[in-house]
Amino acid sequence: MGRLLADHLRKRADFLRAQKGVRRSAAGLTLEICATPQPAAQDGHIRVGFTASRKVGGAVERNRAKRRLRAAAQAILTEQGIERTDYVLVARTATLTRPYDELLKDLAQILAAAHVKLASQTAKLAALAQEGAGDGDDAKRSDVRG
RNA sequence: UCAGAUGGCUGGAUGGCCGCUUGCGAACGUGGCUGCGUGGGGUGUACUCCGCGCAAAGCGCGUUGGUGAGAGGAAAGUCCGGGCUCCACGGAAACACGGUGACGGAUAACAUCCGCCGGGGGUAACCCCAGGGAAAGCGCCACAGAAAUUAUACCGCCCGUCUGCGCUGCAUGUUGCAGCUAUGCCGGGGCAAGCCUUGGAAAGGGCCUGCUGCGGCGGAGCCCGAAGGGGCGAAGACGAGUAAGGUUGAAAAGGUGCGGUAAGAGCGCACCGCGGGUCUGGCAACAGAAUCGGCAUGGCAAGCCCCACCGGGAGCAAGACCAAAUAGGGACGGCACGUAAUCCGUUUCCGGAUAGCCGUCCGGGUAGGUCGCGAGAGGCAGUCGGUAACGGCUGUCCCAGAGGAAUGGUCAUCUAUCCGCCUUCGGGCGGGGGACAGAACCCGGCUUAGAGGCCGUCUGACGCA
RNA sequence: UGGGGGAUCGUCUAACGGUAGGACUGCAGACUCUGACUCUGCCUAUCAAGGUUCGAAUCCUUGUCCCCCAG
Repeated sequence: MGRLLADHLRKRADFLRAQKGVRRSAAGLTLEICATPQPAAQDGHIRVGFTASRKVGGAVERNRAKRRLRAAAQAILTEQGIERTDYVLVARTATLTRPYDELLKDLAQILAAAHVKLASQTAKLAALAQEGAGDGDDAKRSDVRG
């Protein structure tokens, strides 16, 4: 499996879409993923975004947190990511102080969990689409939130 | 040596692995622009539109590897001043609003900086000050206090005139009577101080003075005078003088002393303070000197205000260019209609406009993209002018340009330094480990945050020579 | 990033530069057999630091935090 090419997320709408997708968090960071929407999807590409709110600290702390997340994403996501997927890494207060190898472990662990959830969700959606308009209301109610 | 004052510089180092942005030149790819050739259309040259092919010279894009560069003194807060851009505007002035405020200079400009003056603090080095005007006007000065701004109403002091001489009760026409009390006299008591008595001390006794209160007499101004009357004292009323004093207050009308006066007063004098003009020094703010005035002007302008000076407004999300989808606009042509509907021209005739569909073209403009955007009030070195801020000249260098936002992630070693233990006081071992903080158009300042480290200069105290 | 506004008891709000007041809440007491209502009393605050002033919540400067607008 070759390395994937990572593009950066730049639009606020992309971040909001990922926020509504699958979310998993660990001590060092929070991960939000969703499928890349159609016009932007490209084979062999994933898209990655980084977020650090003002809870993390001032500008120095936030930039440093994003740099650590960016280094971790370069190490993990290009190897273990799934193409045509958006990833958003959210910094937490512990992102600054967590040892680097622990941070890598956190990311790999929640990445796997999020992938499982995302796969089941897309499978359900596909099944629903095949079932047709029979009782779509029920399915929507149980599933859309994830 | 200790304690301080002040100015400048710096803001961890090295290496391994993996990354980001960008400049330069190279290779490869692409074929967008350009170039060359060619076909067709508008319209024959020119010009222009659509298409095809070639090339690799230039511009551009992508990949690879090479090489160079890549956060700060505050990049921060956004408190001032400018550049730059757009908008408005004939010039200038005035008004309004906002800002600044000793003086001289520096500067593109400033609320900044330098020098100097004045005031305050400190033994000193040195530090701090929004530091114009309160005799242009308005306003405010709570409480307290006689009085808070025209100073004079009040208390008090002093002079004059007049009334008039304790209180209570009863009667009453003036007035009288009774009682009580103060001052006064006599007697004795208590307390305190002094003297004598004693060789000395204590106790006791005596004398005198003062205070206190008891009993009695006397009894309303007191003194002089035989009397009329005069003088003194105290009270009240009225009139005049006075601003010395009046418990307050943050602040009280020049201060202190002597003289002077009925009492007082800058009423007079000396010193200090204040003010006016003059002279001297200084560009000036201002300082000094003698002189005159006897003193007038309480504070607050970071209250309104007055004076002088400055300011057109908005801000790189400014602004410029390219420009999809969708919706809508305009022009032209065609179809439908041109019978009908609505509106306008008063009405008929007649003329014009609007409403439908299709095609072509045009412009505005959103998403998005590109530019603005890094050679500058630039850095460094030298030299000259200037007390300095700063300026002139010469040489040299090119020194960040991102856009969910690069300038790093991680590991190791060292090091300033901190903590603990040991110590032969030389040091050794173990652990922690860099303060504040991240460019967002640029520049000059200010303010705020902040561990340390280095280099000067100066002051005071102590010690030694 | 730029522009504008604000901060007063636990909460909502007043206060010409002169004792920070009111309402609700809380606590205690009274009333009641008990609770509610009512009455009485108490507690509690000027965002922070400087400056002007005799005196600052108010005026000025600096900082902190919050809100709104442009996008």
